[in-house]
Amino acid sequence: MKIVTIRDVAREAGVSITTVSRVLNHREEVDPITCERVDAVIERLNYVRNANASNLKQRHTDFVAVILRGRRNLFLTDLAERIVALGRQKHMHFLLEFIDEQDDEFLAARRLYLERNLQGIIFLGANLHEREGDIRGLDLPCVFTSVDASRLKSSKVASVAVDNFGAGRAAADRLIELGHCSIALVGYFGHPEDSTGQRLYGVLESFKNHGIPYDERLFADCDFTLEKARRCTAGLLKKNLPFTALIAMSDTVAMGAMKALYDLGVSVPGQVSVVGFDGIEQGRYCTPTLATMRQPAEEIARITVNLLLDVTSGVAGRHVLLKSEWLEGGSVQSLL
Amino acid sequence: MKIVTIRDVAREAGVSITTVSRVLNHREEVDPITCERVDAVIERLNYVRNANASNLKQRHTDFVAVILRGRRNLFLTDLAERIVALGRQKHMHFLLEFIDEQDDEFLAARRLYLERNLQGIIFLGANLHEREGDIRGLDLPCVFTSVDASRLKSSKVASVAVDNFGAGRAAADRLIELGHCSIALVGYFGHPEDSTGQRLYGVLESFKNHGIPYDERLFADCDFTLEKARRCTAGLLKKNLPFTALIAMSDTVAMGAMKALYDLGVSVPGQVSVVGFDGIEQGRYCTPTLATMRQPAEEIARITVNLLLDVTSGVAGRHVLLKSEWLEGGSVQSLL
DNA sequence: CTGAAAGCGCTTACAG
DNA sequence: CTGAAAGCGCTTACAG
Repeated sequence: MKIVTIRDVAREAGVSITTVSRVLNHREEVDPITCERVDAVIERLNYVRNANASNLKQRHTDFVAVILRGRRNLFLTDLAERIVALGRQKHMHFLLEFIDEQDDEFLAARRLYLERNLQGIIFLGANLHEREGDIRGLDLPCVFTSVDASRLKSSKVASVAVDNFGAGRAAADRLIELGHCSIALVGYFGHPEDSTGQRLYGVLESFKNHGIPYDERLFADCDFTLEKARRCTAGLLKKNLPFTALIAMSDTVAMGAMKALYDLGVSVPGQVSVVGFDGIEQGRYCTPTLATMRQPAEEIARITVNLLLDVTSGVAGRHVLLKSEWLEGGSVQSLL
Repeated sequence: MKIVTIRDVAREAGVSITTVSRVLNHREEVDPITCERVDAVIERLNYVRNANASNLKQRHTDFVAVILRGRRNLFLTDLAERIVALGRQKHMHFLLEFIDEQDDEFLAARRLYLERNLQGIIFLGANLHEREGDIRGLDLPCVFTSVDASRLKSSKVASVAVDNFGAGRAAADRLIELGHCSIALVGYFGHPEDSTGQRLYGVLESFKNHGIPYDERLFADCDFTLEKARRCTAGLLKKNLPFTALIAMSDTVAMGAMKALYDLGVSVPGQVSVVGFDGIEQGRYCTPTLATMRQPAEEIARITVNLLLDVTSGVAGRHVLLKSEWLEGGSVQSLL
């Protein structure tokens, strides 16, 4: 496969490589006629610009890193795919980086920045607790997706997330409204500024508002994987404490929990109602279908790309908070 | 964030940038003492090599593109994550590219190669039918994962896959052994050289061996998504043809099919037994658990990385065929 | 074992 | 509106 360079294009078009470069970058100074001629040659020679070379010059880079926390988080991977698809339409190139739950996203960010000279970074599912310094140190357009980063107050930082606190409260409100007052919780007990932490605190807020005491023994702490959720829930069930509903901090956790309930012969929703968070497609394929607080994935992806474009072009970062919505499912039953 | 370059390292270490470059690339000619000194400076200055610059020189590139067909294929995305994790240990960098079912992977491959000057390409779930020319045209180390590419006979092409034909036959054999003789098929009817096509032809081979006629009306053609599988299966059920078992061409398809069965009040496995392919984790969380032909994902990922390393270093590409294994599940019942 | 120099394919002041 | 030249941060013959 012969490699066509900008030099070949310039020669064929009878212009300098500077002019070709200008055409490639859609600079306005170029004479439309020259521009057309160059474009024709590019087309004819099947020229593709070498991104390594063009990214070498500091200013411009079309690489955007997407750092995704949690390999098996279906909601986040779905979001990542949507972002990549939308961003490509805007001529962004993505570097997808999966990191483990216990890994440090800012270390990964710093490394990627130095290695690739990034245009910006999209963090999916990042934990912000005590990381202000690290984020400021990056000094790069950053969009935090699925967690509210408004506390950060850096003009290069934007974020979009659902109101996780409100979502947690709404989920609990709903169950209580249906007559449940003994509710188990399964998931990671994060910091109040992290997304899952916010969900949990929202749930507790609802408990308080309704005068329902929070029983620590009904809390099962686990990672966001099917396997861990199943095991933790099984452990919880073996304590033989009575409860009529279970709130899982994500749909994946809910699916793991439902499996544990099923295995131990507890019927859903007959004996225990189950609610998740996220609204992943798989939840609609559970038996029974999983009730959940749905996040508007499509909208989140679209806003993420727009925010990155904004911040990159110098607009001060905004922090968008969306609403999640209750999605009915067969996994919940009214006690009234 | 100040950027440290190879020049800074050279100055600090009192050597030339050539020597630093040699240390970075683990060339053997370097005096161990010099090497140590340089390494110490690299460490101290927190130097990270700029990949754009090092990839600019033709010979060497650490970029490997992973082209994944089918955004929502959980088996392939799981495989991709494993490959990325394993490859990173071998100092590979990955460019993950998702393409849609109808997109052309070789067009994407060509573009990526020209843009990034790749070390090689890993194709996940590629279709090979009538693509020999395109593949030869790439002239780049290629590993086809999850499809057997032994027909291609290019020394730069390797592949690893399960014996899909054998897997299809084994799945059907098993159901027939359990007394099923009226079996519906759900999935895409691909070319005999594609992985899913091979599964299907394996199933038909088993039918033939057992003297069971293939009833076209029991075949539902669909994409590999939950939603399509659900709809197709629902359509099939509405034809009111009797069958006691259903073979889905992937676990995802099987899960969609189980949903359709559930929605229409057909009990699994009471009235219909269901079998999938792949062995994704989610299958273990279905109700009932999904019986399937499991592919050894861990092994496939490991071999993929090794094959790429081999082909890159000039070893002629091998074509590895692994066995899949029957994974018991509650979705299957014996009629005997 | 080490270094000076050319060059990878682009972009970007600068000059015209 | 256009081009010659410098330079991005590295690698790689080549010479010693």
